[in-house]
Amino acid sequence: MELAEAKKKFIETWGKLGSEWGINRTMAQVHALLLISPEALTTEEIMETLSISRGNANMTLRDLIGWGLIEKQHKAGERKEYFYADKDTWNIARQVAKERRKRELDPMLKALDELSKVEGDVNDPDYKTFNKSVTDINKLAKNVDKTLDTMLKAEENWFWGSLFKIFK
Amino acid sequence: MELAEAKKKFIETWGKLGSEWGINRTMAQVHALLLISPEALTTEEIMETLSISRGNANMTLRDLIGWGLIEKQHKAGERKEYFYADKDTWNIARQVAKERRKRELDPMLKALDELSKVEGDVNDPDYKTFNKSVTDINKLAKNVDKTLDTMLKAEENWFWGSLFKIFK
DNA sequence: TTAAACTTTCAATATATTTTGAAAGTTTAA
DNA sequence: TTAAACTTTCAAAATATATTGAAAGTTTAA
Repeated sequence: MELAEAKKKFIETWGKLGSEWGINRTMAQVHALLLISPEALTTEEIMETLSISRGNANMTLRDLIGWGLIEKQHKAGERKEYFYADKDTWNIARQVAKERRKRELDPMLKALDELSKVEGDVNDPDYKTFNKSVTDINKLAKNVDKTLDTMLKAEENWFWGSLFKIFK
Repeated sequence: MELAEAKKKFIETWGKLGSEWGINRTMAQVHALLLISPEALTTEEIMETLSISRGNANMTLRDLIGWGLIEKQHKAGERKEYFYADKDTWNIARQVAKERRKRELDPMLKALDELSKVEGDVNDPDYKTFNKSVTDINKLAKNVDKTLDTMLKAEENWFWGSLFKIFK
């Protein structure tokens, strides 16, 4: 496979993965493009390479900055803004986990906590089933939250090292 | 909060979570409804409770069966099909992880393996950056795959016990 | 100042996904 | 058989999400 072809395929693959995980395709593709670019790119270059509009490029770049996945770079004597991606996969994974926790897990934990407080007749099968499911899911969600918390604070080697020890 | 209100809220919350994770809202809501139902329900009851059409209910139920999250039940002397959900959160988590691995991670690993084989000039910064990113992501994906594999084979207590030991 | 270079906004448009519902298909009891 | 009870299908409609592009906004150098 040619490098040019491989690049296209990578951008496409990363885009598909993103859309399967709730990150929009274009956002994932811009991220992929920056991941394989040795140099920071301008909005213009990104628009051109991916055939997307200026508005789309601008919004997507802002989103990616919001996710902590890319950063702006200013070149001396230039007006234009350049963008580059953090290339460290561990950081990428952490950043994504961190954002999704904040955006999704936290609100869910809040809702579940409230729902597990609902009182009812312990002889009512409806109530019993409701309560058990909510409580169990709440426990699971809390475990996930705790694990993520520790993971986010951890160093890469320490994390993977420990993980391999258990999952040998 | 009233039980009836709490049930509604739970179905809504689970639905929202699902849609954030690439599972469609209705599918997550039907799953939620069955999770809090002590008895298996008919298509009719599900349609009514969630105000969805027959076609939608039928397709969603088939999808949920495909994901291994619910099962059909036949009651003696009845023509109708009843549906019930596995209530064990550990099984649910495992089932979802298993399906997503099969549907998403496996194809991605295949694509990444191919892309990491692409050869090029080691003095070309383009090639070097491409190669490093692809290789790194491939490693990460393989680690995730390995971890999931072990997790899927593991027993609940063993898994959470070990996880807590590291992430104390 | 001002005007060129650049960035941001957002209503309109396009695309993708989900849902409907009526018709077709299947199963079963009599 | 047959007809009632039930399930499945799928084209059309509705809804949700993403994208465009031109206009408005901002910054900077002269």
